[in-house]
Amino acid sequence: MSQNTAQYRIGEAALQSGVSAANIRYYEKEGLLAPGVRSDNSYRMYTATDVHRLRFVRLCRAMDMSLDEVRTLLALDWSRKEDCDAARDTLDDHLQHVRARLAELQALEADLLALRSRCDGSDAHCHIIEALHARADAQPLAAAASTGPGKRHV
Amino acid sequence: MSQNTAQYRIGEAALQSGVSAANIRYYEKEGLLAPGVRSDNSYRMYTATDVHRLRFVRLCRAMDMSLDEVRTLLALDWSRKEDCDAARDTLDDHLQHVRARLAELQALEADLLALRSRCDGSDAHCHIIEALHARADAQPLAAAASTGPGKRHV
DNA sequence: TAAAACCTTGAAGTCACTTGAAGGTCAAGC
DNA sequence: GCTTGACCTTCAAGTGACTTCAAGGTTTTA
Repeated sequence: MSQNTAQYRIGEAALQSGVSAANIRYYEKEGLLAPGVRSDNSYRMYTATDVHRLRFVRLCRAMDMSLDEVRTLLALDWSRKEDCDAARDTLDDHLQHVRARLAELQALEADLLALRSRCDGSDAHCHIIEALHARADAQPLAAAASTGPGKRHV
Repeated sequence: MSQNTAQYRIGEAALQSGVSAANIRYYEKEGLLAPGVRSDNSYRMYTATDVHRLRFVRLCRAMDMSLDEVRTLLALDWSRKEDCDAARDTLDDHLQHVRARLAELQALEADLLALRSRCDGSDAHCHIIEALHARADAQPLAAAASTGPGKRHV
């Protein structure tokens, strides 16, 4: 940041940060970005620091953190010991989360492959739908209920 | 299915299928399940076939298919060649989808691990937040914009 | 007989956005 | 000077796949 005057209009800030203009307004509404200064014509104006903050949010979102997690991270002061601990905890939680999802998707890929291999064209009649229906019946409910569809954020 | 009389109330169908009662009503509204018969007291009554259909939907959802994909699959007749082809295409699409997401999450896990390793307690002052901010600046925009957060269904 | 456990409906809430409508502002070209 | 088009503004509503709530009716159980 060579200077910290508000120099970008929202479109430019969007380009610089990779966050769409509408999304920037949304983040402002959600309190992830301070309302900030306006020019005479009431256009939002952004500093390099604002753009950095947007990039930070974008990075966290690319890591599939919720806006709440990002809010937590943004509120931290990295020179304070407690805040470092909090950051570490947030990251650990999130890593746990990503790994669980990774395991699910790996199992899923294997399932899809197995299903797909039943239709390699060697047979005149493929059995994918049949297999899918058979599997629906074979599906264990207790285990499935815990890992099944629901409020899953990743 | 020993008999096909509507014998389950919604709560029992929920237990048998692993789909919550509210969610069953939602699927009915969305046309994934026919409105079906009602008992005298206007309770919804379900057959074993209905429960099977619910389990099928649940399986597909556990595989992260959209309700639209599930609708497509449900409409297929697995004795018809064209429908088998359609099922195969749907599965292929979906596999592609899952693999892309898997690659993203693997990269993400590595990122998080690298970040996390900067705070193993050996240092009095951890650098996680610092590193996160540095990364926000280093982040390439062009590539990131395509894989970044957005309407992503898996 | 009364409480608890089920069922009904419709509407609203969730998350992280995106899209749309209706309009204000500004630089370039004719 | 006037129009065109690219920006910007606001507020509202739409998205997907649900969940939760409110306000009731029914059925089972103690």
